[in-house]
Amino acid sequence: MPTYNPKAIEPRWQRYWLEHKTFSTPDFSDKPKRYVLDMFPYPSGSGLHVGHPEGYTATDILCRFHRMRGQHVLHPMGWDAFGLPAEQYAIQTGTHPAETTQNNIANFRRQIQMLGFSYDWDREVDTTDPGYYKWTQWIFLQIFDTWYDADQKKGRPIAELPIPPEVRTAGEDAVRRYQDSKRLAYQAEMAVNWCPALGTVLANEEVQDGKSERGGHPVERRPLRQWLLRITAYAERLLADLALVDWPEPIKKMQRDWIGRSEGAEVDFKLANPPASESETIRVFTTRPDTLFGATYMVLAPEHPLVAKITTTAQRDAVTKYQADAARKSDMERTELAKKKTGVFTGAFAINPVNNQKIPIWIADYVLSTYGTGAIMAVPAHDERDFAFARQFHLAIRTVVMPPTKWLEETSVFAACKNLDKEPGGSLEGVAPPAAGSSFEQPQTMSERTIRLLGKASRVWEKFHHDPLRVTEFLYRESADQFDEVYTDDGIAFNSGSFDGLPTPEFKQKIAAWLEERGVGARKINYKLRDWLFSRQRYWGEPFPILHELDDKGQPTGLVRALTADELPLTLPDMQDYRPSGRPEPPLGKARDWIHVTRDGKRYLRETNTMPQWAGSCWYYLRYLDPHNNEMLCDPAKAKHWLPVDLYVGGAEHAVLHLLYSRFWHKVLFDRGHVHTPEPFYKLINQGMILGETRYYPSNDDVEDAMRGGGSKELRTAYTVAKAANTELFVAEDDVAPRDGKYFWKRDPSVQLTARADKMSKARGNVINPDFVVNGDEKTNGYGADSLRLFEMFMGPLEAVKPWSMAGVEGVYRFLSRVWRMIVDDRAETMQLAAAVKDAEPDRETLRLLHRTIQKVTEDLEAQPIPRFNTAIAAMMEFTNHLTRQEVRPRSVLSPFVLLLSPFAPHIAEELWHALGHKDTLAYEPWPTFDPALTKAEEMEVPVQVNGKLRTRLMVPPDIDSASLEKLALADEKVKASLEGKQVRKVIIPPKGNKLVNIVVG
RNA sequence: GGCCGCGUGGUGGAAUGGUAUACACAAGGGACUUAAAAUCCCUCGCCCCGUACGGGGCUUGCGGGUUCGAAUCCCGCCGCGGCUACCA
Repeated sequence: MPTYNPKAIEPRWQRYWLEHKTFSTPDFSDKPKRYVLDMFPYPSGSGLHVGHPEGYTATDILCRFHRMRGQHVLHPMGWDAFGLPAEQYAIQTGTHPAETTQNNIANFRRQIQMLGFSYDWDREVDTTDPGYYKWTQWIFLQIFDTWYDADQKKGRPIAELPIPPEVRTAGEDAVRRYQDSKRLAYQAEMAVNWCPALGTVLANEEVQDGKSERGGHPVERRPLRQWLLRITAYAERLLADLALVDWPEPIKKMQRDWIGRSEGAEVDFKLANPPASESETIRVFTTRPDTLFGATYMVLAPEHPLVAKITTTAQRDAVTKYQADAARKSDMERTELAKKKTGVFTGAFAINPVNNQKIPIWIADYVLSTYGTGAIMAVPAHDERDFAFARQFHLAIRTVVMPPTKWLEETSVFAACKNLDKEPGGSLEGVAPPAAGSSFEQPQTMSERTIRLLGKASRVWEKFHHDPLRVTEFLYRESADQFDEVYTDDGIAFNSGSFDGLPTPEFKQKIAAWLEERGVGARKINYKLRDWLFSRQRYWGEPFPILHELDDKGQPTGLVRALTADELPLTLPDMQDYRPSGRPEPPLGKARDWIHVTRDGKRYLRETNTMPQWAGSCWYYLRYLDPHNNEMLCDPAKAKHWLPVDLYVGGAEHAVLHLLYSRFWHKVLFDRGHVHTPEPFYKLINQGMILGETRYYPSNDDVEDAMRGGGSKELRTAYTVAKAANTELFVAEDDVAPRDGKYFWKRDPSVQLTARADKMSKARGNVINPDFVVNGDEKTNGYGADSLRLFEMFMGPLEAVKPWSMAGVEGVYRFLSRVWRMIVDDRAETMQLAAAVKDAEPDRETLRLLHRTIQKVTEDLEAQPIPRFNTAIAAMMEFTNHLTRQEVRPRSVLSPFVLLLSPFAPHIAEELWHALGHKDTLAYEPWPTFDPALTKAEEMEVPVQVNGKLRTRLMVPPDIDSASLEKLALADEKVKASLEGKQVRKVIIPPKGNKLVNIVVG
């Protein structure tokens, strides 16, 4: 009767844990603390998918392990529930997002609890709960109340901002405007993605290739008033403090690249003919001030404010048209699709400060208005982009950096020069197409320019003693514009006046000083990172706790007023019509009663933008520490106890945005004294993606053949069937015949197949639902939560991308069944132990295996940087394989084994723990320990190699000394045979543990 | 284009300088059974010699190198995946 039946066991223990609050965590304890955090999910309508429990299982195993090792473990879960998908789903179904969100949360909670995770459910948070977003708004107000003191490198209260005297004398409004301009949360006009067809503003991630992701409608860029957060003020600290955290190096690198720090200089170029009363200089940013002598033109971004002022009458029409075109293009069109550089001459000229040369000023959209100063000096000889532009518009190219020999030798010019001596006379004839069978070696492609250069080369050929390198060097100095390659790295300066001969790094130092002395430039650091666009023109998000002041006529004055803490939370108005307005203005504008406010006799309009989805997830790890506190976001004593997060596990898709935004908020809270650690997440692990089951696909050519009615008849039939069922055509594994390392279709062996595992997606029909794995459906039985958990961990290393396999789940299910039968009599009517379970002393081998298993599982769970769950499970399988073969299975080895299994498969472990006669839950039982002496076998196997090739294996006592081992090895018959007639030169026995013998013979 | 990662049996993977293929899946054979499922036992990288017992050789994408010894370290190439993309 009691066969292994997860359906009976699992819900019972889940109920037990909830009712007994087994995993409820006290706020404080004397035990060492450990805060283990999962990236909380967005509760979508489609429910959990098997990717979610991968990370959750890993953290759950570690939490259960650490609890048993006597640690004070915090392991909470919650919901990131504001955001676009809920709103769109609501619009489609006509159900209010608040309602669908709650339904989705209930479903997610049910599914997560069904998997037996040891979360402290008393600490559950929901970002859409006013009790939660009250504090999201409160943190926004802190950010709003903060300015960044660049000297102290710290965010400080706005009240401490020094006000310049001339501002103070201009009155209170001027002071307020000055303060507003310095806050970490500020307003600005920014281009947004406006989609007229959908009547809504789209986030950048909803725009693909200049079209809306949903529907493929065109998207325009329109300026709109936006809230921004001054994350750029923290760029340096966000970069530097990566040194404080233990994260995977690739994630750190992605953050570094995203921040994109570059050191360089700003340089001022005077206008050659400045229009009266206008600024006389154009400021550029460059990382290569050492190439100033090679600057042959300048480029302004089309949006640069000076463009209109400097453009000459003759060029005005062309420039205006170009600006209009550029404005219409999306970022994507400007970059990726633009294979050819575009631009227009303004008619104006600037003066290069280092040599007073007059150079033309162009506008081009390859220069971004949002980076640096929005203007560049172009050095076409040493920059790929400038080079392409100069070629396009026939602008001067002037070399000023001599590349190393190695580079010169790889140029096509050098390749051509080398041949000058091979043809008599070293003439241009050498570059004509070679005659058939000619031994003349010619580069495959030789541009007309190179051919022209060869004329010049042949004239100096004698002068440089037929040395192709010196000739190439000469040509590079004199006629760089004729080269096809661009050298952009460091080298030795030339054509640079008194700086000639300097290596690039030294030149950079000297020229910076030179520019500073003359007041025409200065060292400067720039970042790719832009300020964070923090507002969305949507309904389903946190409202901003901000009021816009109106004047007597009801017009906005441009001044804002923050709500006070006691006015929070500012709840979303309960609107029936939350659809986008059809104009760029946010839907909250339609809540007429809500937006009008009077305070102290003044009239105000509420801010109608809402916060982006990132806001709630930026600080949830703090709220878990004190989830019901209505007085503060988190009691500092609790924050002090728990922070920082000791382990944070989630997908790599959050490598940049979520993690960077959280770190930024945390640093502001740190500066303002609300948290005591500079970083929120001490250690981070990314779990790898889980793909759909491996499938076998016929080649596209074969399928196309079949579609046209040709090719394989079988394939044609299969194609018709797949098309009718509206699925992709693939072949099940049963139908695949492997041959010569390739796969063929059993039903038609002429059809070759390729194996492929794809991302799970509805469209491919390969999504695996945890409900199905655990509970099955009408046709199948389901394997239970323990099997799902175990398989997710057994598939491979946590961080690896790996394909799902239902057969693999079946495999671990069989393992758990075997564990069950190892302990429980599955043929008895009532729950009783198997007959082989006895209070006997274990034999030596069984005891050894138990201790080896304890050692292996413990060490695998402790492994750095990432625990090895898969090999820990394999060790437990080996233990089980051994013990199920034994006639006598001592209780004294079964109990510790059940404890080892419990973090991985907690339900079956609890049940077996009870069967073995223990009371209550095993969740806080001490973790088993191993005796190193007992892990060793009586004899060990030592491989013997001759010249690195395995010849035999010896059985020896584990404590044998090297000399005896060597003697034994040399005495072995097989070894003697392979040493026949050869001289033993050396015998190698590695010092650590006598693991092998290698006899070197000559 | 740039940067990063990966490449081991039919499949997922193990071994991170010391016995390559642990553990599992799939496949095949056998036992039990009226039968099936379940369970248990056996075989299972490739090639060669041998009737058999057994023996020998090769093998970690390809080519080279370092080392007594390389899946592991180094160089070059090929393939796959991810991120990123005019940031001056």
